[in-house]
Amino acid sequence: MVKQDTQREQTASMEHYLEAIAILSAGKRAVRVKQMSDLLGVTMPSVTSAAKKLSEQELTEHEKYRHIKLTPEGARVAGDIIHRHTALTRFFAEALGIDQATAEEGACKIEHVISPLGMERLAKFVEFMEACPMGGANLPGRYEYYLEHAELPPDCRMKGVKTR
Amino acid sequence: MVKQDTQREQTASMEHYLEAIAILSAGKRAVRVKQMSDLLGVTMPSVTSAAKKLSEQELTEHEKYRHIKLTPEGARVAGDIIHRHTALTRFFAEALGIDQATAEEGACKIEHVISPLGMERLAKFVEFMEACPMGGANLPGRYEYYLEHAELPPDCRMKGVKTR
DNA sequence: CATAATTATTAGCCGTGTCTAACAATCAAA
DNA sequence: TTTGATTGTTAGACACGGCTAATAATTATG
Repeated sequence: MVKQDTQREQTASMEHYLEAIAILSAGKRAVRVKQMSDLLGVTMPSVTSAAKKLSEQELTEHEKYRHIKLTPEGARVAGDIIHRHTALTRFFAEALGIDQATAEEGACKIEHVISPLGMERLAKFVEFMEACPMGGANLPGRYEYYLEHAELPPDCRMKGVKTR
Repeated sequence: MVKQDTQREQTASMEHYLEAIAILSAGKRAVRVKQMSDLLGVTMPSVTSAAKKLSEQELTEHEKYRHIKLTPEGARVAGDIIHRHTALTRFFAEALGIDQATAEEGACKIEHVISPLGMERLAKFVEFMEACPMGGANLPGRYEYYLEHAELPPDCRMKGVKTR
C-alpha cells in the first residue's frame, strides 16, 4: 500500500477561495460565482479562474455557468482551514482581548501561514486558558486589567501561591 | 502642518529583504549580495532586483557592484520588522513552548502579516505572562504540564483564589 | 416567449517575485 | 600585473493572481 505524497499544499489565495466556498455552501447547495466575488471582494473572473484551478485538483466541482461545490476532499481541506480560522479568532478575541471583527481579520491573514505545530499549540493554549480555573478563567480578566492599568492586578501581587 | 500619507507599505518579500540587510549589517558595514542570497535562499539576481526596488523607495543605498546599506528610514522600518520578529518568537517559544528554531520559523511567516494591534497585544501578553508572578511566571510551567499530561496541573484545581 | 437584466466565461494585460543564462566587474594570488 | 575565481548585473522567461473588456449563457419579466 504505497502512500503517495499527494502534494496538496495550497497558496493563501486558494485556501481563501476554498474557505469561502465552504462558508457560503453552509445550508444551501449552490454557491454562485457572484456570491464569492462579493464575499471576497474580487472580480468574477478571478473566482472563475480559482474555481478552475481547484477543480483541476479535484477539490471542487464546477459545471460551466453553474454553481460550484466542494468534493469530499475539498470539504476536508476547507474544514481544516476553517478550524484554523476559528482557533485563531478565539485566541485574538479571548486571549488578547481584541474585538470580534478585528480578531477575524487577523485570523484571516494568519490562518494561511501558520504551521501545524504552531496551530496546535495555539489551540491548546486557548483551551488551557479557558479550562484552568486559576491561570485560566481569570487570566483573561487579569490580562485586561493589565492592559487597562498598565500594571499587574492586585491578585497577581499576592504571594505564597506555589505552583510547582 | 500637513501630514502626508507616506504610503510606505511593504510586501512580505520586501520586508524579508529589509530584515536580512539589517541582520547582516549588524556589526559590519558591508552587506554583500551573496550574503543575502545565501541567507534568504534566493538567487543573486533576486537580491539585486529587490535592492533596486528598495533603493527607489530610499530605504536602502546600493552602489553598483558594491555593498548594500540601509538609509536611516530603512533602518527604522527594518527595526520595526525585527521587533515583530522578536516578539513573535518569544511568544511561540516562551508561551507556547515551541523550540527556538521552529519558533523563529513561525515568526518569520507571521511577522509580515500580523496587524499592528495584534502585534501590540501579543507583545503585551508575553510581557504580562512573564511579569505576573502568578498567572505569569508560572503559567508557562502549568501550560507545559497541561501539554504533557493532557490535564490541568494540580495547582490549577486549587479553589479559593479570587481574582476580581 | 421574446427580450432585458443578470451572471459567468474568455481573452488578454499587468505587477510581483522568482529563476536561468550570459556577460561584466572585482578580488586574490601567482 | 595578469589572469582565474568569485561576485554581481542584465536580459528575458515564467507562474501566480489580480484586473478590464468583450462575449455568452441563464434568468427573470412584461
